[in-house]
Amino acid sequence: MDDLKGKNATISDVARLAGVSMKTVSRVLNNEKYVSEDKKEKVLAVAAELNYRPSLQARGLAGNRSFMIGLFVDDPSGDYISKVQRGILRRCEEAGCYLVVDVLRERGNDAKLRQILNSIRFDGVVLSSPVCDDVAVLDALRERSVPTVRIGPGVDATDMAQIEIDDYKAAFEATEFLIGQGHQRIGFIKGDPNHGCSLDREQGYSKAMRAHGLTVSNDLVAPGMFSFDSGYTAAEKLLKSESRPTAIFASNDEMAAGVVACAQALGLRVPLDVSVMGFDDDFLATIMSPAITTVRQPIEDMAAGAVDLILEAKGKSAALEDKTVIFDYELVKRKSVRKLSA
Amino acid sequence: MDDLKGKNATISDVARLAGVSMKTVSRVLNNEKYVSEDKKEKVLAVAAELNYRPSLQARGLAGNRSFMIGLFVDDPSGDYISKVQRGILRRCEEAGCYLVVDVLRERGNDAKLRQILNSIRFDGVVLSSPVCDDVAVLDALRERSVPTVRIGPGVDATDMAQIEIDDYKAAFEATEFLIGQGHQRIGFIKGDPNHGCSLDREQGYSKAMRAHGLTVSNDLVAPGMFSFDSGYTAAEKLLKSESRPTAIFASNDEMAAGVVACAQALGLRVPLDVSVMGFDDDFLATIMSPAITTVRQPIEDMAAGAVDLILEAKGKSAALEDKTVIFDYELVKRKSVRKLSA
DNA sequence: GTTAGATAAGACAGCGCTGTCATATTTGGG
DNA sequence: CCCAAATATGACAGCGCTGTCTTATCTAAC
Repeated sequence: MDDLKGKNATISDVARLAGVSMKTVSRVLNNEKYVSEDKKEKVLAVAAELNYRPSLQARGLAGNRSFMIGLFVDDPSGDYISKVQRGILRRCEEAGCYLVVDVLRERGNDAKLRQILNSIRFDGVVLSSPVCDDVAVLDALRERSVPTVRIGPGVDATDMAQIEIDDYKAAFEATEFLIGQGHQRIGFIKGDPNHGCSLDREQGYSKAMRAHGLTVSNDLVAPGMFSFDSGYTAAEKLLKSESRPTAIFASNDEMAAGVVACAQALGLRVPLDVSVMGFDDDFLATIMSPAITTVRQPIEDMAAGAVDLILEAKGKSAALEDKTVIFDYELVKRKSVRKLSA
Repeated sequence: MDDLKGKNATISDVARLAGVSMKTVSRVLNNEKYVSEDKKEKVLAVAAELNYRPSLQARGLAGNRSFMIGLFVDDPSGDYISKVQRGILRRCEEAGCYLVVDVLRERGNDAKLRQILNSIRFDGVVLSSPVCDDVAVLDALRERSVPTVRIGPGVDATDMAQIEIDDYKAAFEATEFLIGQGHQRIGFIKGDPNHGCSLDREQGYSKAMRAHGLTVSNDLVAPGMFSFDSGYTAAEKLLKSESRPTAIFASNDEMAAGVVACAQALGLRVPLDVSVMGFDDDFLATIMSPAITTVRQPIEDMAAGAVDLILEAKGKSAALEDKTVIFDYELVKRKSVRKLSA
C-alpha cells in the first residue's frame, strides 16, 4: 500500500480504497448503527492498512464531539495530581480521547477558563480540588454547558457530577482507630480551607472524638495548608504544647510527613512518643520512616471514573445531573501509629 | 453587545462588527504584517467585547499550526515531571497554546505514538527522559517531521533539539565537593540505564574519583533505577559492605532519599556516619531529615525553553537541527553532607 | 513623472471530517 | 401480499478558520 511516510491518509482515501462513501467510513469509526458487517470489516481492514486515524481537529470542527478532556488543577505538583492524570489517561487511551491539562492557579480565575473554553469545545472537563469549589469556574463551565465532573467534595452544584469518597466517615473511622489504640489526646491538623474535603475531615475527627467522650480543646487543633511545611509548623505548635497529644491526625500525608519530620527534629520518636496518622495514601506516606498509617483514596480509579461519566453522558444532556459517585476508602495501617498500653 | 451566554462568537461576527474582512481579523489575531493601526485596534476592541477566541479546531484544520504542544512521558509521577509540566504550561499560556499530555510507557512503543501523531498535528512535542532516548519514538516523530525538543541528554539525533545541563560536569563537581569535604570512600548509585543522564553522571563520578587519585572499586558502585526503593536497596548493599563508604552519591534525589531512609534504618546517622548527595533538587531532597545536598537542575526553565524553541522554529524547518541548549546547574549544599575531619 | 516594491485589504477555496437529509433495500406483522 | 418500520448507504453542505491569489493604494528612487 502507498503508506507514504509522513503523509497521513484521510477519510476519503479510506473510503475510496474500501469502495464505500466517506460517511460509511465515518459510521464505522464512530460505531454507529446501520452498517453491514462486510463493509465494516472492509473499512476496518483498509483503515488498519493505511494506518488511518481521523484528524482530531477535523472531527472537532465538524461534529459535536472534540475527543478532548480538560483537566484543570490548582497546582500540578504532588502525587495526588499525578494519580489523577494517570487515571484520566488510562481511560482516554481506551476511548481515543486526549487530555489537555491546564493550571487555574488563582481563585475566581474564570477569565482564563472562559478564554480556554471559547477556544476549545471539550467533551468534558475534570476538576480537582480546590478548583472544583470555585464557583466562578463552575459558572463559566455551566454557561457553556460543558459536562463537568468534580473529584472531591465541595460546594453544592447538583448539575455537575461529583466523585468522592466519604471524607467525613473516613476521618471518623481513622480517628476511631486512633482511639481504639488507646489514644485520648489526639491532635488534628486541618487542611487547606479552600478544599472542600478539609471541613469534612475535620468534622469526622471532632465527631469521633466527641462520640467517644473526648474533648476537642483548642490546643489540639492546628491549621494547615496541605503542604509539608504547614504540617511541620502545625506539629511544632502541637508538640510543644504543655499537654502534648499522644497522636496527631493530619488531614493529608504531606502534612503527616511534616509532622514526622518535626517530631524527629524535636527528639521525639514516632510512633513511640507520638503516633501519626495521615490521609490520601500518598507516595510520601510509604517512604517516610516510619511509614505512615493513612486512609487510601483510590484516586486513579476515581479519575478514570470521571472520564467514564463524561463519556457515558455524551449526548444525553443533563446526564451528569445529581450524579454523585462515592468510592470506597481503606484504612492502611503502617508503622506510624502505636497501641498505647493503658 | 450581544454577548449571549454559552454562545461563542466566530471570526465572521468579529469581522462584521469591526467592518473588515475575516482575513483581516485573522491577520490581527496572528500578528501578521500589513494591517493598519486603526483596523487593528478596531478588531482588537471588537474581539475583546465579544470575548472572542478563535477555535482551536478550526485553526488547526485550516492552517498549518495546531497550537498544541505534546508532552510524552514515561510515567507522570514525581516532582520532576510536575516541574516539566509547569514550565511548559507557563509558556503555553503566554503563547496561547495548549498542552496535551500522554504516557508512552513501554519502550519502543512507537505504535501508540504513531496513532496519536496521525490524529493530532502538534506544533511540537517535548520528550522527557527516557522517552527521548527511544529511537522508535524518535523515528516516528521524524517521519512526520514534528518539531521535537528533548529534555535531558540521550542518544545522538542532531535533527532534534536538546535541552540539558552538563550532567557529566555536574556529577564531576558534586563528587569533587565530596572529596573536598574529606571523603575518600565515596559510594555511587547509578541511575536507570534507560535514561541518558545515568551514564553521564556515573562517568562524572568516576572521572572525578580518578582525577583525585581515588579508586572506584566494584563494591563502591551499585545499580539503581531512580526510584526510592532501588536507592534503598542499593544503599543496603553499600552500607553493609565491610568497608563502608563515608559518603554516597545517588544519581537522583529519590534514590538519595532511599539512602537516607536505609541508613537510618541501619542505625546510621546522616551525615555523621554517612554523608549523602543527591541530584535534581527534587521536592524530596528538601523534606528529608536531614535535607539532602544535591545538584539543582532548573527543570521548569528548561521545559519553558523547550516550548520557546518550538515556537521560534515555527515555519523555518530545520530550525531545531543541531540545536542544543545547555542550562546551568547549581550545587545546593544542605545538611546531608559533613566535612570529615582528617 | 514613472515604476518597482512595499503596504493594505479582501475574495475565495478548502482543510477533513460529521450532521442532515434523501434514497434504496430489507424485514415482519396483519 | 402490502405497507410501515427498521436497516443500509450515500450526496452534500458546512463547521470556523487560514493559505493563496488578486487588487488597490502608497511609497520612494531615478
